[in-house]
Amino acid sequence: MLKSKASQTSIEQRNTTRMRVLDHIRSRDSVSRIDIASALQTSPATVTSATADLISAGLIKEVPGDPPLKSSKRGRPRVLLQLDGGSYLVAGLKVARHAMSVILVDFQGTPLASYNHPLADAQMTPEVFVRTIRDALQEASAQIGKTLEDLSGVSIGIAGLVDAENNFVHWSSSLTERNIDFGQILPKEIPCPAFIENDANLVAKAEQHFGYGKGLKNFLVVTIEHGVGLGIVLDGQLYRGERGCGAEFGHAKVQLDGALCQCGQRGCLEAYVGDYALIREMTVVDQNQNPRTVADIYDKARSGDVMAASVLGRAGQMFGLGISNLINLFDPECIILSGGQKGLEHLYSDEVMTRIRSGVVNVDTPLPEIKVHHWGDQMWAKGAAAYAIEQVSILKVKDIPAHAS
Amino acid sequence: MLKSKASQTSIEQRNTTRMRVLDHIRSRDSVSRIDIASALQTSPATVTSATADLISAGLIKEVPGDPPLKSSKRGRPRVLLQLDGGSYLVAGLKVARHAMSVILVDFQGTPLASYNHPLADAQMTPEVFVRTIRDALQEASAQIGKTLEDLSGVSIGIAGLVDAENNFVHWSSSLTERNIDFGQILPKEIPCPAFIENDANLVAKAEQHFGYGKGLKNFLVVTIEHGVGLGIVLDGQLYRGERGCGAEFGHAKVQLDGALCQCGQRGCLEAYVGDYALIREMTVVDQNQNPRTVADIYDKARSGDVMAASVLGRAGQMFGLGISNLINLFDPECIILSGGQKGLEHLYSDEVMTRIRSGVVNVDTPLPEIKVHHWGDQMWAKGAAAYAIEQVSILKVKDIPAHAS
DNA sequence: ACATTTATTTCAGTCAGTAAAATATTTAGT
DNA sequence: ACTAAATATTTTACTGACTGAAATAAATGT
Repeated sequence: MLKSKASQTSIEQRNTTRMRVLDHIRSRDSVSRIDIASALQTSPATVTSATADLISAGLIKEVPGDPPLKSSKRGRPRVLLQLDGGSYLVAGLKVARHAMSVILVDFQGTPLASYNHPLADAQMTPEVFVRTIRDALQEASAQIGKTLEDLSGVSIGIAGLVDAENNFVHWSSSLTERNIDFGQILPKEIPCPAFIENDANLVAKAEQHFGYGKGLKNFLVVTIEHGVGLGIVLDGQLYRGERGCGAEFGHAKVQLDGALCQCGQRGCLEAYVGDYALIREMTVVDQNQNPRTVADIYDKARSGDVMAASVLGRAGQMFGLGISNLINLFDPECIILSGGQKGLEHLYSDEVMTRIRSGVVNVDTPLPEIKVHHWGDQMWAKGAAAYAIEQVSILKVKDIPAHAS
Repeated sequence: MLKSKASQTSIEQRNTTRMRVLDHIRSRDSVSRIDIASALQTSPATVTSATADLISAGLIKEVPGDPPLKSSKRGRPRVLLQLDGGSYLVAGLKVARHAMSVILVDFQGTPLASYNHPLADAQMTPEVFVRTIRDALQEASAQIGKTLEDLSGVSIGIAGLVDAENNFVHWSSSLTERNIDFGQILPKEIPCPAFIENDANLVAKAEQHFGYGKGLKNFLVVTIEHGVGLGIVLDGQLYRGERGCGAEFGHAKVQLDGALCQCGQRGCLEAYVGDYALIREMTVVDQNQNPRTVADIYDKARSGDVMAASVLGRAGQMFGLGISNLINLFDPECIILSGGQKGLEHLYSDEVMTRIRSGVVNVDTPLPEIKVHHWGDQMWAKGAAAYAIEQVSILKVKDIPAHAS
């Protein structure tokens, strides 16, 4: 059995089915071979073969217990398959203004450790940036007695314009320089495969793997934090646009020559919905009022301040208009409004939903579902972890040899 | 060699390469085997095999003459391949308010006949609709001495909400009834495969196969006629949304509680850009003025009417705003403004382009190309023909037997 | 004529996927 | 308990798409 002869079928082709099987198991948590076969429109024999390979590679395993749901009375019971959580350790890391947050998860996405690394400067040189990432990862790994070498993959979420396929960052607010090829500099400090991606896209990945997007093919994820972000998943794939600078929903124009936005343009949705926009409005009305946070404005509105209520109300109306435009354009299965914290009730109110409904061109069919998801602080890092798991899966499946006869 | 045993590989799987080769040849007009191999990342041997099958099926042929461009000095010259135009006759048909327009084309898309069939009523029952289609197709076929039986496929473009994959029309302004399953009733009158699709999507197909979208992977096609339509092509595929009712660009809201639209909602782009909207504006200003067409408004504007110029100007501004939002969301390679007639200069003016540019969130990279395409009357029918060719291709490739050893 | 270059085809082999048959594991009925 | 029926999975034998390497084809340069 000389191995010298090169394989006769391309790796890509050889592994599409195994990859599809793995993805399907991931999206269903646990599923039997028969169900995989019918879902992927393939024969049971193929599934037996693919799952055998995935099991021997340590990526999946049979669920030990009895099948919880009997689909029918008689017959051999189906054996459930699920990801083998223990197989690989991966990390997700989100770079924010004042901190990097890291989460370590197993191959199923179960959190094992998390760590918050404060940042002295919001902007760093690429070299400092990469070293800081390494330090943060080391710190997190140490919590569970692991080292960087134990990581099978890391994903880094960053605000800005990222060409994820090439690990290239055109521009980011966290970096002092433009056009950085992280494919070159990450390996110098980090001894495992590392992937960099736009943070809004990673939230979409979080929803797809761990959240409300699980099992869906076409959905949109809107994030509201300082700005308004959008992640687009079409046909199960993240849509990144031609040059990787699409999904700029926060800067969609909702008013001709409208309010001034931080980006320098006018009429952007963000200039009506972003926290800085609300605070600005309030101070324009009355210089003596100076709310520091959106929560302050809430308090005022709740205690009967008409102006505060009006400011929040308009934000909601504009937000609803933007969402209905997304529905009109994409006709998704679901729109997920994804947030780290609570405190954006004015965007999820009944009035906003009414506005959305009244802005969607509706022909018989019901509106797509609109779901609000409060993740808590780790949303961004979890998204990065989801992406890391996905990328590690691809690498590991590629390493599986041809099926043993 | 008994044929009784069922094939061991699924048809879909068996034909992906052949289909990809065929699509590639179509998108390049003519191309050599070597170039196909490198473009599709496959081996020359595979291309030889696939092209041999396509040639024996009559779908493609070798270009007889010498290769026009010598890529290098020496060596065996590459043989160009192209679609075999003579192989199949297909028809595209567009249903408009007052007429059906038919175009017959060969397999390469070369027009062979065209025919305009006036309609007594804008709305028909499904039965009358199908019979009228048959009559129109017969009339067109007769022009070149053919009959319905000579057609290999027909595609029908219609305004409304169409589930093209299932030949199902949820709603159309041309039909008196909703929820019609044309998969059931078309075969009763039309003896060849027939496909029904939304008309804006078909214009996108026209651009993809015969126009500026040729060879592109991600582009948008905006049509301006009575209303504003949008066709979305992502990764070379028409994006239809989850329920087939996406791409409602004409009803994207560009103004909170803005002008009333024909759809009953307020602030739709169409309510600022559509011809009826412009005419309405003019009469509001001065009841004595009553322009019948947009051309009338042009004439006034050109002869110094400030009001007319203002009406057109605002339409342009709103249109530019909408386009820049599309760019922000989709980041396409190209946006094609596709129109049947001339006479929309106010939407293609320098001011509008400036508005677009000022509304796009731009980071270093250049704007996507914005191309204006005046097709003339047959735009819609040509789009239908493009789709018909595509569908016939799929059917014919499916019929190719396994590769002869 | 002959070497060189490039395109295409032929050849022999690999391997993913298949249908059908075999096997495994359960319940229902007696 | 035993058998039949039902359902899930695996095994078997095979098909056929795809491959690299070698052979062949068709041109140009010397």
